[in-house]
Amino acid sequence: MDKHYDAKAAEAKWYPFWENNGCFHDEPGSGEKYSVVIPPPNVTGILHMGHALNQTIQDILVRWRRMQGKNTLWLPGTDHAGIATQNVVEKALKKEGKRRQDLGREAFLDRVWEWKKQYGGTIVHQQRMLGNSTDWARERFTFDEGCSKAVIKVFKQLFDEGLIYKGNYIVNWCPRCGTALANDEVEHEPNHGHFWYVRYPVVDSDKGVNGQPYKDYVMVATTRPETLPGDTAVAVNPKDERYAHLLGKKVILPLTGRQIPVIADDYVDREFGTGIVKITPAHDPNDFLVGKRHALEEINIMNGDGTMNELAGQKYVGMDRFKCREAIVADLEAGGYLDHIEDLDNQVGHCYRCHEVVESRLSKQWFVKMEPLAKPAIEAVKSGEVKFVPERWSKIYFNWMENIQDWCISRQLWWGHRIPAYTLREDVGIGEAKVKGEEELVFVAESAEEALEQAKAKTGNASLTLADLEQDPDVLDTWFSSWLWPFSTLGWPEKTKDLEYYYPTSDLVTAQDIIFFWVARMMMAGIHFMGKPPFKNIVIHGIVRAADGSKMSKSKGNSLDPLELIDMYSADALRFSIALITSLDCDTKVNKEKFEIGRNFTTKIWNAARFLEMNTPAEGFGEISGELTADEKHILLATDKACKKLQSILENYRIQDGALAVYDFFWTQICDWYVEYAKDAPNKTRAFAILRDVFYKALRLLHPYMPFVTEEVAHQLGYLKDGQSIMRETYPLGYCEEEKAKWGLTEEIYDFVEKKREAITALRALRAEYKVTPATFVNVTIATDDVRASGEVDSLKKAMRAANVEFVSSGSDLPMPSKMTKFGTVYLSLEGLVDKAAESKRIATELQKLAGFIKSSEAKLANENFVAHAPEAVVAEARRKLEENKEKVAQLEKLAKLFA
RNA sequence: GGGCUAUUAGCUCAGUUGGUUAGAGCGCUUCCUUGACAUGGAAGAGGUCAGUGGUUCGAAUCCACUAUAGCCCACCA
Repeated sequence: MDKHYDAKAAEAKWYPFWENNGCFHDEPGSGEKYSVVIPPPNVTGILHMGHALNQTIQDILVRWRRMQGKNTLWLPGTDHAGIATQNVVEKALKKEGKRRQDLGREAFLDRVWEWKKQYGGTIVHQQRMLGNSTDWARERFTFDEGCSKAVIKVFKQLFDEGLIYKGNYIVNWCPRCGTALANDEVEHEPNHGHFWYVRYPVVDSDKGVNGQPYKDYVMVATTRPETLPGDTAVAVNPKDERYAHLLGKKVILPLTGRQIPVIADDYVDREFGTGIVKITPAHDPNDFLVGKRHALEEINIMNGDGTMNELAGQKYVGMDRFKCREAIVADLEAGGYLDHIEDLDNQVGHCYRCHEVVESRLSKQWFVKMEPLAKPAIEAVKSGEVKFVPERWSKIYFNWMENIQDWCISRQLWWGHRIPAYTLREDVGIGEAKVKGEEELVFVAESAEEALEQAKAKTGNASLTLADLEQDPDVLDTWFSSWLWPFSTLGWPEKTKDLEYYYPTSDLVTAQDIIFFWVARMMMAGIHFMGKPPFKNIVIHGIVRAADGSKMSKSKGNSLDPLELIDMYSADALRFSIALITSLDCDTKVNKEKFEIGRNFTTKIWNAARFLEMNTPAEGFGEISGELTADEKHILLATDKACKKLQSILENYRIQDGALAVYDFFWTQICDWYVEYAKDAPNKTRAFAILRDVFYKALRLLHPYMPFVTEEVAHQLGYLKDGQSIMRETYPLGYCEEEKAKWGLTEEIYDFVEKKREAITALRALRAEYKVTPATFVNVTIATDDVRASGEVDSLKKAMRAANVEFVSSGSDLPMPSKMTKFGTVYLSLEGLVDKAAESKRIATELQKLAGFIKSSEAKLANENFVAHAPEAVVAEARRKLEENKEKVAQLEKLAKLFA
């Protein structure tokens, strides 16, 4: 083996090997299955730390289950990401000086597909760098043919069930993207704004003054004066006596001269502002609802691009909304309507994609009725059929689901699944065929032909042709395809073998930030269309944050690039480190240095492997035979324990604990203790034969965390032949009862060796305390009655660097520095010089500390309740401890005299 | 305003149903390179577990309140 591990070479070698040899692939079988669908990253995306965490967790689970022998499928794919992708292509077009409108819909979509072909594979390649064992043969795209078919079918079914409707609604509108946004696509951010106090004259023709039909004003405060031309009322709280006299009167809308009513509505907060609100139904969601209640006119004064239209008044037409705000404020001031301006901190919504300030806008949109879908999805979690890991996320889920609102699914984009709804062209003239009470004839169908048949039937006009139909120009929200991901990717609506075998999937692993966007909606879709929730467990992990706890973002320059970390430290290092430092329960703060843990561990594994190789005879090892030493038994037991521990840890998704356990097992148990023992073992060949066995178990335990180095080492050490892969080896379960009996592996032996190590550590500490150089061989005496101790003289001498190790009975009391251990009291014979004063002082401190312990244990044991209620073992332990401490005190006091 | 979570060593975090003198990694201190590995080894210092009160024989752990921080949802015109 080379002196240094070449991670890059191993990664370049093994990933293609796995992929080309079908190591990631799975087909429906007859046994137990484990299936996971990846949260599809945006096709425009590049790999970030969030993906690295998310996918490392999944790959650990997937590789582990696969090694358990389950039929394991991890299905990869990407999301077409409507707005994001369209934006990217539009940006590219802009460089050519073109807009998408210049190309037209068809040509623009061709451009997007072209872009996807060229650049859409980026993240998919990057995922390979991580070592993801996804079944690439099954890679899917939310906008591929199969997924699109599923989307259309779902739309039609929901429409037929009355769960999809079209409505004139106030929606969040991004003027830059030119599309509606769902509520959760709007990010509210604090804003330092202003509160403009505006006087609206009260119409009071009887009492007019100076020839004007009014004599006083009402004071209205607004943060968005540009919407003023769209006002159709002012409202006060019905219980507000201050303004009771105004009810039923009208006020004059400044700058327009329009008269609008004063109405009463509970929505108005008496305490806020002036207690009088201008109502602009077309430009504010609350005002919209007020308008509905009072049958107010809805005046839309803004264009889709955020400029004002003619309804805003001639003067403002074509003006940008913020320019218009300034203009209107100036005009109000000039007209004497502006009373004063106050600073106001409020929240303003921004587009989650482009960060533009979002407008509320009245428009025709498609909606899904969510409540009927949510109910069974709530039940599935309440009943325990689907579990959140950690469990607490179910509370968040319930909170959202129980207050669910209808989902606006139409987007005014071109890139996405076009809404399968058709209307008759205006010039066709529905004429007498127009069905009573319907504003608009809409035909929802899986194809234009089907829609045509519907149109013919409904209108009775058999001569209609496809040319008479117009498809809704809007596309569907990207999540409308993502929510079908767990079954659309398995072939739905066809009844495929894959669907039957792999659905429902086993685990879904995702970050907390898309529980609503995605997880909850998948639950609803899975139950509604498949009759079963789409997964058994929802594993939620935190978000990767920068070292200071802030969110990573490119603009802040505080983000880490996983690819850079892979380049610097290796993929295994990235994976292991992130697994080790991430707890499922909270967000993870990372900095570059943390990834050294994984890099160092990789080096340690490599070097240990090299050492094993050096000590492997050319002819190999035979059977492990003869009476094993205590240390040999110990490592076998430690291995057994590690295997069992990993098993239960991974069953419970405790990825971090698993990393810690395997790290400790490998580093502490194997390298620090057992390898040190093996170097000087009485039967070196056997000691290394055991190491060889243990080492391979360790490699397999590690494999899900560090796939590359474990594969490389397994081959280097000859555990596997060419063409084989550790991926397909079994995950070790530990040693069977037969082996344990054969080798004499008992808990007593394990504990005995643990105690022996305690004695060794104690002696080393004594050496350090008394500044005994490593080159000095010391004389050690151990006071113990353990009959097994004498068998350990040689190993103790080596570990303690002792010229002699003697045993005396446990009652003995020697005038030498000592430490108490469970093995016995360890005495170090001091032949060299010792700083008596310093030693005396140290002893005094130690005595003080012990006195405290003794006091508290005596108090505890004197407590009748403790003795009566605590388990026997606990009481016995307390007694033992007390005795031990008392003994220590006696020792120290003796020693103190020695140094006095 | 509604909900959720956190607060343990200088830093980042473990601590599984309450039970020995609360742990790990990094950092720090001392010592150690012909040794598989200095990306290493040995030893060590460092914590009244945010605060107050309660339950209990016993609390980092359970309960209540307070403080601080963070997240999510809804929002003030």
